[in-house]
Amino acid sequence: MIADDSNRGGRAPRRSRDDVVDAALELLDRVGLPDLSMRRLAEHLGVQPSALYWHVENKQQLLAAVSARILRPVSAADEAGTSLDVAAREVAVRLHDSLLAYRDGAEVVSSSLALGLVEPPAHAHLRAVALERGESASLADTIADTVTHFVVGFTFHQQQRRSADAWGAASGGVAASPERIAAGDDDGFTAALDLIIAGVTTVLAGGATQYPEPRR
Amino acid sequence: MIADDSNRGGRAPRRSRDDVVDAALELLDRVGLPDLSMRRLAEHLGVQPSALYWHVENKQQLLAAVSARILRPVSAADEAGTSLDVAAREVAVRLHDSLLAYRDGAEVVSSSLALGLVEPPAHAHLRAVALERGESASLADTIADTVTHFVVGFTFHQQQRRSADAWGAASGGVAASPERIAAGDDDGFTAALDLIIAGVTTVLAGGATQYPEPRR
DNA sequence: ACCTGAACACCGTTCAAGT
DNA sequence: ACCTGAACACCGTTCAAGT
Repeated sequence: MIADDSNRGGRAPRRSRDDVVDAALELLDRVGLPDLSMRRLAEHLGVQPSALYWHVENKQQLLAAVSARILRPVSAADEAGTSLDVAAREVAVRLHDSLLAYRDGAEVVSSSLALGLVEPPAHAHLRAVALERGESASLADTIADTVTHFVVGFTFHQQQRRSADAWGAASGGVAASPERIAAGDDDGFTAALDLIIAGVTTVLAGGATQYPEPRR
Repeated sequence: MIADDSNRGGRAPRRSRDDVVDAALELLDRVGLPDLSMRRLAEHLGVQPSALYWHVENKQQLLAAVSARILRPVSAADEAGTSLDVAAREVAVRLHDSLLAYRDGAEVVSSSLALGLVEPPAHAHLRAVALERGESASLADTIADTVTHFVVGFTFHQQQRRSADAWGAASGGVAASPERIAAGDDDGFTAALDLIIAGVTTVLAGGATQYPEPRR
């Protein structure tokens, strides 16, 4: 039974789970996380709110799926053959770019990550590089966690400040420091990242407090 | 709830803004952020929801005040006379402890920070140490930002995983990695922090990407 | 100065019932 | 298999009015 018949005779189009996630990502980028409600999403899809719950368990799982979409480019490329510190920097930069690619991307990913509903990006990738290089997997995990938390936290802050600036510097805030706000718009991200990568390099060279194995 | 006796003649007790923030912090610790609503808080205070808006501009500002309370111990102690890297580690540890001291503390602080409604802790402190040591203020800022974002991000994740574990490992999650979950319960925090501090130390020694200056 | 009462414009989610 | 309709149990916030 169920012989194909996707939309015979011009009936209302049926949606897949993927369509719902696509629509959610698009709506997120347009209206921002605070205004991304299940009801608005339903309206956007031309459907009753309750219909969404056929495709998706609940809002958090939907946001997790959206997060996975946002993070897709991070786990993509890897040439292998690089050292762990170089790989870590590349992952960090890709993660940063991916989070910035959608409105409130960092916040969405941050909470899915915290809830354990998406795999930390880079984790598997860096582990592979570590193996190749004869470094321990737990060192790779430490590096991956450090980079992930730093980048997500930093980008979250960055993104929020941008939308605050866009909306106009309004009531009661501590006031976004009036240095440059639209120059290269890096906000010190690369400086901070350099710091972390310097740590990775140092540790890899055997200069840390507690990583006894210099090489093997 | 509120002990104080400014209540002569048995009239209904009046609340100050501080009372409201106190109650919010207490309720946060008891029920968690998702269940901390203005209506529940009002009930907790024996007051109509609308009454809260006399004391507080809105929910976000209330949470900012709660965040400032949580962060108070971080900016407290400073002995001076330490190097920047040692100071950075101490700040990181105090921040970590303070965030863990209240349920969902990291999440609350994270969003207040991102919205620019609280000053980043440590910022001023580390700047002072930098001046004392003849380091640049912008280096101190970079260090402060790096440490802050890392610690807040990491602790957020840590705290969320704890309450997930407490509630029982339920439906659909990626599954909290089944290593140890109740050992020292450090989750790699100190290992990651070591990495960052190694970066700070390296940069202070002039050993960043360019290696010209061995010391100063 | 501090609070009530009532309302406005929303939420996420469930569930029987339809096709 | 996919969706509607209606309901449940909530939200944050505003504002006139009371004391």
